[in-house]
Amino acid sequence: MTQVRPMRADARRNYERLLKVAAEAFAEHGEGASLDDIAKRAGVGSGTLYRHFPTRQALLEAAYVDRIEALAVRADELGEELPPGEALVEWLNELCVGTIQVRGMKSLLGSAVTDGSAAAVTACGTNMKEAAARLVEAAQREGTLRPDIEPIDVLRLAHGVATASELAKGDRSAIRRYVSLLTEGLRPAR
Amino acid sequence: MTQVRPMRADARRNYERLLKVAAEAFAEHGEGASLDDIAKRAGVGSGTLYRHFPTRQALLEAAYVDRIEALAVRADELGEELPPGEALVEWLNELCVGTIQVRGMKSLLGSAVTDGSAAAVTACGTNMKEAAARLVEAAQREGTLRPDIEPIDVLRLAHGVATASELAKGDRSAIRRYVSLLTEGLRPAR
DNA sequence: ACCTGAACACCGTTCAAGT
DNA sequence: ACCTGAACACCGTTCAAGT
Repeated sequence: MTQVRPMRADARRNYERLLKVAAEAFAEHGEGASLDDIAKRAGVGSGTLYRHFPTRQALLEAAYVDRIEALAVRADELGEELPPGEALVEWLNELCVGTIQVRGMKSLLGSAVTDGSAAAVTACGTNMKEAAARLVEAAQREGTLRPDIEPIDVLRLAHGVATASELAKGDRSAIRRYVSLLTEGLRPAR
Repeated sequence: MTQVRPMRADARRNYERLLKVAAEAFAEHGEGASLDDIAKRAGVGSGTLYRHFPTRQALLEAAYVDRIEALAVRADELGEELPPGEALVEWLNELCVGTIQVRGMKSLLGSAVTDGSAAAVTACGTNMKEAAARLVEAAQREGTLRPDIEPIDVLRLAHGVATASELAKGDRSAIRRYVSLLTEGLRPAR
C-alpha cells in the first residue's frame, strides 16, 4: 500500500521535536495554543510545521494518537475483565476523566465524532468508534444498555460530560456526579 | 441606585444598531463572529463597539438577554402548569433545544455557569440560576429528582447535552435521545 | 460626551529563496 | 527533498484627534 519512504534525518528530527513541543503546548495553553509559538519552541520555521501538519487537527491528533490508542486498548481489557454493562460504565469513567485531564484531547474527540466533518474519518476516530461499538453491542445483548443508543452516541455524550465538567473547574465532586448521571441515564427504561 | 442618565441620541442609535447587527452576526457565524465586521455592518467605528461592549461576552449577553429572560419566565410558567418533576423535564427540553437553535447562546450559558469566571455574576447567569433553583428544589421535595443535584449542575449538564447534540449536526433524533438520557439520569436511584 | 479610524500587536498561512 | 523566514491577510484593541 502507501509506500512510506523513510524521512530524511533532519525531517524526522523536526517531526519528533514538533510533536513533543506540541503536546506540552496543548497541555499548557489548551487546544488553541499558538502554532507559531510551537514552531519557534521546536526551533523550526513555521513552514516546516505546516509541511508536517497541514491543519491544527492533524497536529493535535498526532500529538495524542498514543493516548487514543491506549483508550481503545483499555476498552478491550475491560471487556474481558468485567460483565458488559460494568465494562462500559468503567470505560466511560476513564474516558471522561482522561479527556478532562489532558487539555486538547477533548476537541480531538469532538471532531472525531462530528457528523459530516472531514476529520471524522481519521485513524483516531475509527479506533475509538470500534472500541465503543464492541462494548455497546455487548451491553445491549446483555440488556444493561438502552437499545436505542449507538456507539457514536456514547462518545458524543462523554464529550458532553467532559464539557459540563470543565465548567465546574476545580470541583472534583461534580465530575463524579456528571458521569454517574450519564451511566444512570444509559440504563434501559424501568 | 445606579442613576442611569439617558444616552445621547446618537449613542443610543448606535447602541441599538450594534445589538441588532450583533444578533444577526452571531446567528450567522457563531459566537466567534468578527467584532470588526459587526462594527462595520452597523456603520460605526470599532472604538464605538468597545465603548458600549468592552468584551465579547458583554455583547453576546446584551444580544441575547431577552431570550434568557424568556427562558427564566418559562421556568415559572411550567412550574405552575405541571407537577415539579415534569416541569423540570420539560424546561430542560426547551432549554437544550433553544440553546442549540440560537447559535452563540451556548457559550453565553456556558460562561454563566463556569466556576470562578468573572462572567458568572452577570444578570443573565443569576436569572437562570434562580429559575433553575426553583424547579430543582420543588422536584427534590417531590422526590422525582436526585437529591445530590444542585441547580447549577442542571444548567451545566444542559450545556453538555447541547454540546453533544451539536456534534450530531443534522441528526434530529440524536438531540431527543440525549435529552431523554439526561432526564432519565436525573431521576433518583432505583 | 461620544465617535472615528489609523496604528499597533498578534496570529495563521503561503511561498520564493536557500541548502 | 526539506527548511527558513519574510510577506501577507486578518483580527482584536487602543487612543489621539475630531465633533
